[in-house]
Amino acid sequence: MPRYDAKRIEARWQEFWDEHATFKAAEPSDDTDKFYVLDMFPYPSGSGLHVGHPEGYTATDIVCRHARMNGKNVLHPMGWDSFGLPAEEHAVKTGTHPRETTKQNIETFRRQLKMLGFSYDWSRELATTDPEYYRWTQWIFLQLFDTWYDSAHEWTGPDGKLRTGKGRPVSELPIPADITDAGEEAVRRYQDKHRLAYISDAPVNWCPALGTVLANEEVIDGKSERGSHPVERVALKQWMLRITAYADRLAYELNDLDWPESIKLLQRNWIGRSTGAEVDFFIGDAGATGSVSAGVEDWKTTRSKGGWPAEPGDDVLRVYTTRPDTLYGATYMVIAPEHPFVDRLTTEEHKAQVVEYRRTASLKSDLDRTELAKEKSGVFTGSYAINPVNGEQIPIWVADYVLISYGTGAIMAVPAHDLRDFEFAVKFEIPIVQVVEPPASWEPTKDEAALTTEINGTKMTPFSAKGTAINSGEYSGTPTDDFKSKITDLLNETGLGQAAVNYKLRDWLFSRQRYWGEPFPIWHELDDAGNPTGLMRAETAASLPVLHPHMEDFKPTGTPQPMLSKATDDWLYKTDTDGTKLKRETNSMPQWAGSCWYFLRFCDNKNSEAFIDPALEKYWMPVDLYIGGAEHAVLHLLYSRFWHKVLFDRGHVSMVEPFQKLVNQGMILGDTDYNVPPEVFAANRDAIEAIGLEPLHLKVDDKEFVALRNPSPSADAYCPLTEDQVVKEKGKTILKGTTIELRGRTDKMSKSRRNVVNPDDVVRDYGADSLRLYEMFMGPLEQVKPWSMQGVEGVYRFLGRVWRMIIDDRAEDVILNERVTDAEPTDEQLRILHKTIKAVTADIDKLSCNTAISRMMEFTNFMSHEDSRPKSVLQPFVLLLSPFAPHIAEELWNVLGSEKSLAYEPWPTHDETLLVEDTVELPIQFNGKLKAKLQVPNGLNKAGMQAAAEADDAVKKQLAGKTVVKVIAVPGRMVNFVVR
RNA sequence: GCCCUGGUGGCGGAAUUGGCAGACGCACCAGACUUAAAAUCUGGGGUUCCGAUAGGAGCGUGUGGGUUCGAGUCCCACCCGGGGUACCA
Repeated sequence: MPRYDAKRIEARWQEFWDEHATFKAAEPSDDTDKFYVLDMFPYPSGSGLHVGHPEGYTATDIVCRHARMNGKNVLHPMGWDSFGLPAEEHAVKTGTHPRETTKQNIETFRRQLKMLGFSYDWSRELATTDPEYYRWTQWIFLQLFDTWYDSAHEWTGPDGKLRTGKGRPVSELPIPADITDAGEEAVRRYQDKHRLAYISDAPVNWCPALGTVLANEEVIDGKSERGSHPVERVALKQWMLRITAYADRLAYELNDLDWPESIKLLQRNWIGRSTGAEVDFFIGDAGATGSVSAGVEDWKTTRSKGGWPAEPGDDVLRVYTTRPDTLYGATYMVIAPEHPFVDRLTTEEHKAQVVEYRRTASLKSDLDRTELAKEKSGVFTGSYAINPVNGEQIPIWVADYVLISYGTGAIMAVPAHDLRDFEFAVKFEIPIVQVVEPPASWEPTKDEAALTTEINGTKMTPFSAKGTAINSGEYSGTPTDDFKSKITDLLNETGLGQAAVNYKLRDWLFSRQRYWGEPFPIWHELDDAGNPTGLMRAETAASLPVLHPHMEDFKPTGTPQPMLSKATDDWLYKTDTDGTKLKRETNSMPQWAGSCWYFLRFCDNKNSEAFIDPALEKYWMPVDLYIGGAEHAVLHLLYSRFWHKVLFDRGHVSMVEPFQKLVNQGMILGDTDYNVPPEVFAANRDAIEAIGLEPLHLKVDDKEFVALRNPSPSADAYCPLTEDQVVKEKGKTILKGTTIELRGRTDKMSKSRRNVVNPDDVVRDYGADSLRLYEMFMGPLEQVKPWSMQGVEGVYRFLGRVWRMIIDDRAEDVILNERVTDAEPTDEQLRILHKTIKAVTADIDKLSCNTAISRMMEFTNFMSHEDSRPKSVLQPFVLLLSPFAPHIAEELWNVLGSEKSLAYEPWPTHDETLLVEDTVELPIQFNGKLKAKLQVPNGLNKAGMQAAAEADDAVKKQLAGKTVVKVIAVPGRMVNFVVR
């Protein structure tokens, strides 16, 4: 019964590939080009793969299979990003160790991926939770711990251009003399302050529900990214990674990468570099006396001699501004509620108000702060500062629209030229002084216009763009850009300010309080009383990995106390060889850690001497093609680039950037066809139950609906309706017995929406080749697109046609169709074949798999009608098909007479001369409108085309009685008569 | 708000980058095979108007304008969907 039997064929070839290790990457050698193609490795969740995973995986697999046939030495690995919260949450519920859950989930994922026939080199499989893997994650952390950023260090980058700033060993950190004099302990503390991995007690995002602290990036609208739980800001000692030191290089080194411009832009915006100036405003002993003018002149004189100090000191308030040209318009200052100067600037009279304001501000979570953002709030401290350019006294306020975490946590406010300052000044009746004249053509933006206010009888509108200076003393009349550089120079000369750069990017909060993450390889020194001294010791490389302690219970502590602090004393404490008592660091690393370097380990996953062999690193890196979801466009890609640069600076890897080419696949949407509003459900309840659907009342994003599902073995999965559950009339699909029309409405696939499509179901019904083909045929890889079961049916039918084109499906055995011959191919057959080879090859290079598949459909539609189907035409076609649908292709290749797998057969090439047709259709336009088509010999020149057109009867008829003004003939395209 | 995307038949999408709009597939309709169904095969179709038919004329790529012999593609303005981000001085 040799109908196209996907199940049999796929089992056979998957076994064959396994047995022959067909896809094992070869050892490095000089005579093959390497090609490293990487998928973003998955988190092995409990619910298994969904159809979104194989989208990118199929695309990379096609590229890899194609590359092998072109003689490349391909590295195509797969692994597991297996640390993470769900396994630990499962442990809390069931008591099953996360290690067990993780192991089972990995097995499911591996089975599902193998079932899809991806050509991974499984001998390189890795899991971030494997001690032999996280041993090296801990080792890399120690490299970060042992590195400081020398921002003055100059070196030549791989592009031959001079770079400034490089990570260097802490042992090479210059120690100031007064520190050295203060003794060894002071030196160690000084070093600790400069490490790329350091401990800070800045406010952090503590999420009680998840029992952990989160990175800024994991908090969305004041709620946790995972599960949308509320997040509070609390001060805690946490590990931070100094990614901000690399901000400039992270932005600059994007330039030469073959990434989508939109992703580069996303990263650049995230880094958010801005240039401007820092300026010191004199405050003297304001707050204590309420007066500031005393001592300004002395201070200015001292400054002009001594220059700009790195630390601002107590007598000044330092601000950051991108518009130093508006200094003359600064009419007040604002410091953040958390600013260290709040207390000393607050006068007795204002104390109560300020204390109260600060208290409310600290209680506000990030969410409140965003929600209340519409209304400006703040209080006056009672103190004043001196504007350095005009000597005026301006009041200092406290307001939460200034953030402690950006710039210096203090601003000079220029209400006339900043929208936020304008709004604040209007509310608190602070003077507004215009210092920039807008260009004549200026029209207020929507935001500017919205703020327009009448003050003392004059309408005032803020203006925040560039213009010409006014009311700015001798600088009046200077254009903005010009003024900016002049005033920066002046500030620099007088020691009152300096050009400065700021980033939105913050240092990376790198510790979590969970059990199921990498333990830190760090010990804290204890004094005789058992209290931490604040000094640390790193674990030696030889003693890694630091394994997890055994734990009986995984219940969160309910406090910011880390889970690992519940470990037994023999894990927590030890006495070092010098007699110092030590306590282990009990935080663990975030899930990002393992994914920051996994692509390196794939090159050399069994090495127990080093995290990677330098020779292998040099051979395989960089990743030539990296495909994954756009949700990692910022975080994962920024973090791993950062780690890579540190490893580069420390001489452990040979390239500054790990991922040469990046492509983001678009999300696959699920059907929400069967989700109806509650009232619609109520009206049709009986009919819905009569056809056997199970109503599920759901709530997603605060919207209630009823999901109508067929009973399904897996609770999250989507089950298509059957023929007899729907009625089709006039192109509309209506649920039987109801008025519910099922239209093509789609939404993100999610557990909570119960519209997840499970690949197991698809493979069971249609086979892996059909799933792969449909994933690619749906549309462009990078685009968002909806899943359709009928679409799978379509490509399945295509494979059936391919099968019958070559195989006799009425015979008992799998034998060739009688029309498959050894005859010489006809010119037309050759032309179609070579056209297909050309198009499919070009499409794979462009990752345009959907069009490649339609080309092969066209070939099949043509060849199925040929009475004689020469093997010499079918064989190359099967090779073309093989990257897309490898199982059926191997089977057909085999039946067409080859013993070996086709995995390393040379990729077919096309012969341009065979593509030429004898006659072509020539479109004839009149004034650009198509009026006729005629058959003409191929290769006519302009004159020939015109002559052929003019000789045609239909054209003659059109031309009759008209004057030809001009004739445009484009060889191979068309002829256009411009007539009157 | 700002930034990034996208908008083409009933649906998913093609269109060599300024040159025949709708490839390929789905769904739909009709026919063949069949006792029948499934499967398979064959054919059909953007739309409006004229015509009995053959055929012909007009309009069509979110909207309005522009450039051009010629625009889905380029330019200007706007509308709508999706994603990201949000007091970053």
